Amino acid sequence: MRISKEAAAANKVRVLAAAARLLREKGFDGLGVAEVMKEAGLTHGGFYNHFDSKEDLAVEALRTAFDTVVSRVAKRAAEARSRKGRLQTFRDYVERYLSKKTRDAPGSGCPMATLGTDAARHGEALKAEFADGVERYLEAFADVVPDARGTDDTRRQTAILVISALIGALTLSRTCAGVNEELSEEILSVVRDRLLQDRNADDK
Amino acid sequence: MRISKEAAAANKVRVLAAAARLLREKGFDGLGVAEVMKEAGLTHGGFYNHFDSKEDLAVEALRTAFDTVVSRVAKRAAEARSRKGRLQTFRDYVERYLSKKTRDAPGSGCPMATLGTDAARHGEALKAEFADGVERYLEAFADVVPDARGTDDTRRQTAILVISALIGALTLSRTCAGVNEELSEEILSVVRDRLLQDRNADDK
DNA sequence: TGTACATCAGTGAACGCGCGTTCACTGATGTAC
DNA sequence: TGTACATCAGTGAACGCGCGTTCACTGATGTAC
Repeated sequence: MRISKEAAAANKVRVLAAAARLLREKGFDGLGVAEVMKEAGLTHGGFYNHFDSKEDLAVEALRTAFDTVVSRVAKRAAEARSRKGRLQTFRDYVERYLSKKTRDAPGSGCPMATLGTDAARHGEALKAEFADGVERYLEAFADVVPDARGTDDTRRQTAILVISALIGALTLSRTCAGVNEELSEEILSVVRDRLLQDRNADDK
Repeated sequence: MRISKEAAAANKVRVLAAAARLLREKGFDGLGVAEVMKEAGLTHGGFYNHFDSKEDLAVEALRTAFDTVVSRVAKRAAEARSRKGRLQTFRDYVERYLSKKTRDAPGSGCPMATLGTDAARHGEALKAEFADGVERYLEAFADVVPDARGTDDTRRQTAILVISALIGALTLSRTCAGVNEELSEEILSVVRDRLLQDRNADDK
């Protein structure tokens, strides 16, 4: 039974949403074509009507994941400029990024923290999409970083440093979660406090 | 043909060395039992004489990898106390960790930067081994961190922050390597400079 | 110190499962007249 | 505005490859006497 163009496009959107989540939760190798299709309410046979291969799916899903997250950061940046001010926006962002809630929901979180090591090992296409996402993320995040007196250059540098620390801390915290809960939470709270404390000092 | 106990033990050591490298290069799912055995000069059939399962191999290989790296850090800590002094040791360490050479040799580098997201997704046994490795690494690294006036507590905190930034930066740099070389090197050099600059300030 | 036998590390073939991919088929959609 | 036909998204079964695991077998090692 043929489906209308609109319905087919909507199906693809659902498939990509499911893939973006499952990719982050399970990694590239843990991602299953059949599982993704099932999550989207379809059978696996039709997969190749939408994608050339599993790798193609992963590339598009990665882009989808970055889209979501980068637009989230951009919204924060808008807050920073208007209502809240940079420092408060930054505090909120870091606290949210390094919360237990975020730690326990990798499927909807930062793809750099869930797929970084994966992407480094896979094909050029995936790496290129990832690098593009990193650049987009950096550009958006530089507008959130509280470095008011700095140039654009130093803001970008600060963004790079902070993002590195955020990703590293979240990754470590996740690996320890469940087996060494104390260490897992220590990592979150220490990096959170240090990042905010240092930035405070910078701004005063 | 039966083999002497010593020869068998030596074989296991070779298998683990190969596995520790391949695990870091290819991840848990990319690691192949047959490949590991072949690298160690054996056929795959004998694998189960040494290990209960592939997961068992991964756990032991992860421990091996952490052993190597933690003892490398401990050697640095000894340097810090005697010859070189903390700050210089720390500088050397960070510069080495965030070098292109390290970036391009994941097989012999820090398992936290190569397997963090992998470990978060796999079984309890692997996560437990990983958490144990993180704790050991932290304890060793706290003795390298240049925080002379601090208490043991603040040294540990600094160690956590710095390690998070190192892991995050190396991971991002690796994913961009090859497809966006400029960004890849920018991440390395920015985090390197910022970490060293901040520590300088702390110590002066 | 010898000898006989059990043990077990290593070999290579085979098994079996999961999963990405392919394929024949269906029937509603979209299009040409 | 209808009608006839081609298109193609979706279905479900099947294929085929890779890889973890198992197994029968070998023959040197280690042990019991």
